[in-house]
Order: sequence, then C-alpha cells, then structure tokens
Amino acid sequence: MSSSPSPYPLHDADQFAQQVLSWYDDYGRKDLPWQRQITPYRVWLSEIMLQQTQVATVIGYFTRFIEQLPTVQALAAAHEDQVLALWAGLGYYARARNLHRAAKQVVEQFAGSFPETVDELEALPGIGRSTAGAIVSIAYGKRAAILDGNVKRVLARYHCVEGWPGKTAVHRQLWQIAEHYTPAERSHAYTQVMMDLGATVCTRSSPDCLRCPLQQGCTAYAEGTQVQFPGKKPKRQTPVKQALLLIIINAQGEVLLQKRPPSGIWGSLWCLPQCNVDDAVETWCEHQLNLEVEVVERWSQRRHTFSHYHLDYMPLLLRSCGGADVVAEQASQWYPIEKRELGVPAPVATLLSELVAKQRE
DNA sequence: AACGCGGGGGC
DNA sequence: GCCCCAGCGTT
Repeated sequence: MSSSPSPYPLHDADQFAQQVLSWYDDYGRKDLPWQRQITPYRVWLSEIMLQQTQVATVIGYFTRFIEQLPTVQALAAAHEDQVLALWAGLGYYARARNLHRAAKQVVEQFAGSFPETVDELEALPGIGRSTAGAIVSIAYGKRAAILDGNVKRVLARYHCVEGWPGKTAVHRQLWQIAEHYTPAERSHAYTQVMMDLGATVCTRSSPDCLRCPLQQGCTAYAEGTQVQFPGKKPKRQTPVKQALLLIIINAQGEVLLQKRPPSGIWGSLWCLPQCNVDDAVETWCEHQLNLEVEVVERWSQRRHTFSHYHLDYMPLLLRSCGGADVVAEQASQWYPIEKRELGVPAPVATLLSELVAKQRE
C-alpha cells in the first residue's frame, strides 16, 4: 500500500469500528430483502442497483428481479430484453447489460459459483473495487474495504478531506482512509453500517450529527463545516437538444417501438422513433420507416434531463395509414400500448401511460 | 433546476 | 492515468 503523507492524523481504527458497530447493533438495517437470505448473487444484484438508486426504490426492483431471475444461472440464460425490462426506470442501462454479461461469465468461467476474491470479482463487467469489496465483506464475511458515495461523504467529513473525490488524488486519499478504518472482524456489519450512516445520518444537505456515532472525532462537525464536504464536482452548463418523439399507432392500436443501439443514451432499450424538429415528419417516416403516416396531435413540449444535457422533446401522435410494413426488421416492432414487457426509458413509459389514459376517456 | 451516483471506455 | 459518459429520484 502506498503511503503518501496525510494532512491529518488518522484516528484509532479499533475505536472507530467499535463506535459504528455499536450503532449498527442498535440502529442498523438488518431486514432489507437482500439482507435476509444472503447469497453472493443477491448481494451483487442489490449492490449494482444501490449504486445509482436509493434503498426505498431499489426494494421493488430487487424483489421483482429476484422473483423472475432467482439465480445467476437464470440471469445468464435470460434474454437481454427481459433483463432490461426488469431494469427499466432505474437508469444507467449499461449496468443491466454488464450484469447480464457478468452472469454469463460466472456461469461459464466459474461454473456458476461466484468468485470470492476482490481481484476476481473486479474482473467481471460492472464490478469495480468498491462493489467487489461490498460483495466480499457482506456475502463472504471477509475483510474488504468499500468506498461508495455514502462512505466517501462520511470519511471526507470525518477528516475534512478537501477536493472533489472525482480527482484521483482525493479519491486515493479516501481509499487510504477507508482501508485504515476497515476492521478485520464483523466485516458484513461494518460495510453495512458505513453505508447506512451515509444514507440515513450523514446525508448530503442536512446531516443529523446529533445522532451520529462518529460525532466525537468528526473534524467537520467540530468545525461546523459538514456541508462543505465532500468537495463538489466542477459544473459546466448543460446544452439543450431538441427532438420529436413519434407515437405512431397502427390499425390494431399498437405503437411502433425501435430498439436503440447498445451504446449511448438508453442503450438497448426500446424507444419511440425520434427525429429532428426541422424534419418533415411525413416524409421522414416514409424514408426512414417506409410508413405512411398522418399527424393526429401535437402534444406540448417537455424536458428530460440527462447528466450532461437536456432533451426538449415534443411528442407527436401519428396514425399509420398503410404503406409497406417494414417492421420485419429485428430492430423495430409494433407493440400493444398497454403491455409492459419491454424495457422502455422513463419518459417513453410516461407517454405510453398518458396515451392509455387518454384512450380510456 | 441542480445534484450525485460506480464503473467502463476513449484518449 | 485522466476524463467523459450516463438517467433517474431527491432536494
């Protein structure tokens, strides 16, 4: 382990662990769905979901996912569309695709039993150092440090670590601290409590320091500078893109969906056809979809925000009135609007729901 | 309307 | 090794 000098003294690791573990015994969460029957598969799935989403939301997704794909073998054998449908609404769809790929690797390379070391786990797609540490400590009870967003916040405040954790130097510093405090015993409880603390006590904008087991010893608390840590990502302004989203209905009342390419926004999800605002819609449909359409309604413009741009889109309701049906190609299909078995992005799901509601009027 | 999340991949 | 990418719920 590298030993770059720290600008602050690390505290006693045993005492630190004792403080948080005692809090865990009293207040830690122990009955979340993935904490009940602990298997590496369940821990892995929950950790990937929790990377991007809060516990309350993950519970429903996790439960549904496990019902349909209860084992890594089942996941490996599933169709990509089923996996993405189970993920739809969570965002960051590359993770669902990585999850699927990793399951196949576990089945093929490890005969279906999960690897037990951080190094082997990290070699699987979608698993990095922190997620590998979480699996090793929670599922196998072995010592391994984690550094997710919650833990970063707790540790950055505890030692007033300056700078944005996206910077390599800051990140390295935080890992060093994380490793220092990670105890050899009670690995599962320690990992769990550090995440719980960050999620429920040491929150981003209003930390509840009076209930924090680390209050004594927390440098930011002592200085009243909690909300300054961790340092923020330098922000840049997000561009606005515009598009038309085409809700094309055929004579059977089905809507045309197209599978997106595997990389980029909404990768591999099923989406409404999308064209530029200055395209002539009828002509575009004829050329791109080989479909004759007429515009039925123009809905009001909405905004969907991604991390790096806004998409202002106007939904157009179109009726397909014949023309060759080119939907033979794999990448598009007519889909019953009330069916919910394909992975569609959140805004598309919203539009389809609105359409269903409208038709019931 | 900001904000932040863990890891992959391009450079 | 550094930086950009990604989608949604929360604040």
